Amino acid sequence: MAATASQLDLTFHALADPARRAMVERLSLGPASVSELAKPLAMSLPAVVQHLAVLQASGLVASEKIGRTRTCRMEPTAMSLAEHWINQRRSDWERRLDRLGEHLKQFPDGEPQ
Amino acid sequence: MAATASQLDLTFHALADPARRAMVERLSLGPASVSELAKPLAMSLPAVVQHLAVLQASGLVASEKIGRTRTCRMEPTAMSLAEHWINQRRSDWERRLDRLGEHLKQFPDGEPQ
DNA sequence: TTGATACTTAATAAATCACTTAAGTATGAG
DNA sequence: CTCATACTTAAGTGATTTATTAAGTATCAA
Repeated sequence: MAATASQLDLTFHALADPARRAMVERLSLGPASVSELAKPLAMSLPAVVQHLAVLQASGLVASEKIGRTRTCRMEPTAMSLAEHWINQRRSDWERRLDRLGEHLKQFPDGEPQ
Repeated sequence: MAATASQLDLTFHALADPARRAMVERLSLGPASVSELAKPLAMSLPAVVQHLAVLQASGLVASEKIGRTRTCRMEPTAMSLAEHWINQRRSDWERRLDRLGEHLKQFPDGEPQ
């Protein structure tokens, strides 16, 4: 439906799959080849490559091929964007609770009206 | 494929859609009815209800029906879980950069070997 | 040159997703 | 009782996703 999915769409979608999260967890510890990423996963190599494509499309991961080995690494900016969106929601949520608390302090015997 | 999707699967999947994020943004400011959530969205009410079901399945949102109105509210725990997962990745990432920095300080004229 | 390694591409197939329309039910107001 | 409101349920459709197998290419090692 969407002509172009937003960065947040792509990032949250990428993180919604356990295999892709496992890949991100591994890459957060340092770069790895495609086969290294594939080894702990119970799926074919082409499936892993497709997951990698999703991660790269989201900007979470970048890769570079040297010789016959493709080395993948985290690209932390995309994750920061998702983190920031969540933080904003938490900020809204907490600001509301603060206002609610202030309001209730004015009426210690229950809600007015 | 998965018999049961994990909490993180459900949460990140829920956040991967712009309509659902819009609903979460609205609910982070305070509770709202289904129609209030639907009003800014360019889709039918049943579509909104389906999105709401995804949000509830993930635990991000809860709702309660009083009279003919269903009131929805944020349930911040699920989002904290996602936030925590991201923070752990960032922590791994930064720990690795620190180690890398310490290592390089020992060899100011470039990588050994 | 021969063979193994490390991907890469393509062509499916099954399942899920994000909608839709066309109904329905329950509640509240007059 | 009647009507509008506020959902709710069901059924169906087209697009996307996630996997598969069967091929291919490029590099490196001997």
